[in-house]
Amino acid sequence: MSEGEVKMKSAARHDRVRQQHSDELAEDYVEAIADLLTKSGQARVIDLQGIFGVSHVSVIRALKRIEERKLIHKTVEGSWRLTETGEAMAKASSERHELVLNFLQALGVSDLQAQVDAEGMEHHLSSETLSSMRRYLDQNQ
Amino acid sequence: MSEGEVKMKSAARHDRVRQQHSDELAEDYVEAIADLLTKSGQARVIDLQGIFGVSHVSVIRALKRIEERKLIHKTVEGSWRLTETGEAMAKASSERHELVLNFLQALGVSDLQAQVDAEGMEHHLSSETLSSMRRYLDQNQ
DNA sequence: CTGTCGATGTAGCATGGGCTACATCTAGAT
DNA sequence: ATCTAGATGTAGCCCATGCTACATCGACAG
Repeated sequence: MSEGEVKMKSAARHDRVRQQHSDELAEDYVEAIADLLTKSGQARVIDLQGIFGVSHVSVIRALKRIEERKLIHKTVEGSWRLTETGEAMAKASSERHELVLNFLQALGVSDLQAQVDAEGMEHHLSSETLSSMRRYLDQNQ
Repeated sequence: MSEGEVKMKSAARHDRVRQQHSDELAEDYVEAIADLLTKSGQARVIDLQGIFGVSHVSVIRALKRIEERKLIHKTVEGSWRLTETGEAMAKASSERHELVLNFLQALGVSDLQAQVDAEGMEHHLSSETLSSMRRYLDQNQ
């Protein structure tokens, strides 16, 4: 492998890392909205403000951007719902979150820290790594 | 645990996630600079441009911000060096990277994918989770 | 009916990180 | 001596994400 190829590969990897970052917020929001809808039947700006710990302005603008991506839409009553695409993303995110959380716990990480780390990691794992985690859990249960 | 406490904890978690993000770039740069210095004895803008796959302008501005944080400094010849703080960060980052990479490989992830995922994950792992990974490696070597 | 309060929305600003286009500077070739 | 190419730096733009301050709107108390 030439030096040039090493550099290209490296650049491509970092591109991917950056791309992942730009999706994290949307995933966090659809997950939170799905959660709120399950638990309380509504997902308002102020609920999300509480969850993410940012100003309501930041929530509103994030919601607008996510709405443009056809992941969510607003009801006439002012609550937010998921589109089918959004539902799919929320379901995938939540399954992935559960898997990572269970994996970390199985590895011996405390529940609280596993929760924190799962949230940090979950947007950065390939399907291959997720499969390996699943396999580990299967073999150790 | 009251609903209010749940919300506060959740907000605090997300704050932490955001804080981690703002440090990732600095860590990536000090790691890359340390790497370049070891391999070629110099770390110039153009070398970093090749590694990260961004324009030289983005590299220059990132370097300036990182310089303000006293992690790096520029030599008269135009190469970049690490300060002691920067060295420490690079060393810690690189050890953590190795650990995560080895862990993923031990888990059965392919070398290439393990490299990619290690880069994505490494900034989001607590010392507790890193310890668990180390323990797993010790028990399975 | 009106005042107040909670929720939402808008205006405008900062910072980080990306870019292109242009300017400079140095070293090597002619 | 000058021309060119590579490396670096500057000017100025874009977008995402954060914020405060102000405006609106609806519901409920008085």
